[in-house]
Amino acid sequence: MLMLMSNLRDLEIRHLTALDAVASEGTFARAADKLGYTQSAISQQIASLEKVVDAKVFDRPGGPRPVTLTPFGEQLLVASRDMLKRVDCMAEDLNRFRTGTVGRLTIGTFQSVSATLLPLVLGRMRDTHPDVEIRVFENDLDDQLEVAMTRGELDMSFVVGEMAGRFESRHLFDDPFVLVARPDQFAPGPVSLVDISREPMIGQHHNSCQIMNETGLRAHGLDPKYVFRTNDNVATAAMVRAGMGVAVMPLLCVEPDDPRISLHPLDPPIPDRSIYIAWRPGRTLSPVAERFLELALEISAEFVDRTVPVPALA
Amino acid sequence: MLMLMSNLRDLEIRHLTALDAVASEGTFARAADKLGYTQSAISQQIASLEKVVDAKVFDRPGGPRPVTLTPFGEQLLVASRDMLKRVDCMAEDLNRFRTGTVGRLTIGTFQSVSATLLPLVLGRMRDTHPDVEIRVFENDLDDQLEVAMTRGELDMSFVVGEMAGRFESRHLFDDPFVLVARPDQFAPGPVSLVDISREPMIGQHHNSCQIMNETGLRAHGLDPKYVFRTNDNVATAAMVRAGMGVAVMPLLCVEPDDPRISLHPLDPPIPDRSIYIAWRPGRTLSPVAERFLELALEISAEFVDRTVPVPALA
DNA sequence: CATAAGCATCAGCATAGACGATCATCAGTA
DNA sequence: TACTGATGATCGTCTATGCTGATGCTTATG
Repeated sequence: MLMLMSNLRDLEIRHLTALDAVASEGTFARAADKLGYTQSAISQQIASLEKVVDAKVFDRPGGPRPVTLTPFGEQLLVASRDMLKRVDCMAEDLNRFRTGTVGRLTIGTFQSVSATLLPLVLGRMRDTHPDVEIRVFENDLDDQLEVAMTRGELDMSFVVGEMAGRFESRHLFDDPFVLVARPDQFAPGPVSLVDISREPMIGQHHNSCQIMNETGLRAHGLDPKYVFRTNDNVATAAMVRAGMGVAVMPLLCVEPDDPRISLHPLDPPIPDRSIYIAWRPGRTLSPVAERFLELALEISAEFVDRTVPVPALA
Repeated sequence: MLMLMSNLRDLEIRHLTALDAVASEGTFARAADKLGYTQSAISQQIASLEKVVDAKVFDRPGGPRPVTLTPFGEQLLVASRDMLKRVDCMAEDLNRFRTGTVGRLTIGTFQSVSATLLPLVLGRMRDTHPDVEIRVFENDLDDQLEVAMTRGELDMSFVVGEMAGRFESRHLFDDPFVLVARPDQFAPGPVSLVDISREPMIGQHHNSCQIMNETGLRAHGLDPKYVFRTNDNVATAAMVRAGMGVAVMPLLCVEPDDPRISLHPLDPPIPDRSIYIAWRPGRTLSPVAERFLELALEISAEFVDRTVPVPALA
């Protein structure tokens, strides 16, 4: 009984196809024609099938009469046709997956990307791949994204910085730090870091962005005074408008068209925040992920063109 | 797209088994061990699989690190495991069919067998093969049974006579014709055909049994007078009891223990009615049919032992 | 830097499987 | 009765497939 089960593992799709063809066509020769074999080959295939299942499948009446299925053969035939249908069905499913028509994708992201680039990419994905299920995990403590990726919980993630070695990544765009101030506070154009460090400042809590930021200022020997910290970009802008201080923020995090604040390049500039998209090294991406990557690159390009020439920065 | 589907027809169970094993074991070598192949063989099998599906299935990180499935590979794996499960399931189903545990059987029969032998066989079948679905087609116009068999509507059928050539058959038992009369009508023991033909007779309508019967009598130059015809055996017996006449009937058609009638052998006897079970020639029987045949033979033997020594015939 | 664990590849060999030709069977037909 | 034609089985041949065993390449680890 167990032996018979493992015997069936020796079965090949080819056998089932032959069985189906012979049953449909009524004779070995016509089945052979249909499948592009010779009669001899079909005869051998059926013989081999009968050996695998250890039972006669066709009654051969001899003479010019066509073969007929034995009762066992009939059972086998219905099972075989079912199997063949499933194989085709599986082929279709795999094809839909291969072409990216269907699939699942889990993307890691953080606030400023979630608010700017990501919606554009997701929108474009939804247009062209409506049946793909995309899940987004936002986490602003950015080593969390790396951990999740390493655990295989994320297919890809937006990250800040190059992830040297530990991940494979593609550069998307650079996000410059700008000074956010009240419109009348400084003359349009660059503001020196020295002038900035004299103002009370609004910062973020300890995250990678804030670290870059403070590190950049301290690299010039300056010691900024933070009077308030929030990770909420809208709150930060509101604080600035209320005159509580100025803020150094990534350009992406600022509402660009708000007339109640003005944006200034830093003089000298501190290093841009580089935005990458990353994934586990050496892993082939799913077709959907490939598509997502393409779109992210494409839209990032458009995106940079659109956001960089902000009036205040010209 | 269509090309890919037909490509998948080249897939073999072996490939799926290998995929499953490698995915479970994590390395090609362990999978090879598990399946009794060499590492080289598994490597080639997976390569062949990747060629058939036209996609990379595993990421090979190189070095001593184990391989991991690509997203496509994961898809393929779940589909494959499903397929393997279905193959095993199919093997089980076929096995149940092969052993006669399950199956369907359609049997042709006619009145006297339906009333006597058949219930015993069906009862025994139900005891040992409770999950077999048996359907019975009774038809007393017996060429109808042959027609139905030829059309494949019946797996086997009880028949009268040997069916020379047109069917394959096994002899079950012989059913002698007996005279049915009132208890006081004749002395116990054989009654001569001449005496019988002087009595008014109750016969059947034109069917094979009646034909044998009349032919047997006429073969001795006698010309029976039928005063009433019915195919209902109970009605026939009632007519005899009512004194309307005598009847010549197959022993099987008579209620054996009815004290209100008496049974007499014929002198000389007319040829017994031979009961066979028949099926289409050259067709292998289903396991269930084989079993039914066995039982019918077995029970026929017991059956003859029990019915032949009827008191009146001793 | 050496080692070990991983997979790929190559050569060699056995065999499964396809082909082409031929044989055996048997219904239908002359 | 013999012939014909359709059918599947079988046999010899050859190719392609698939497995083994040995070797080579890659990379983490000590």
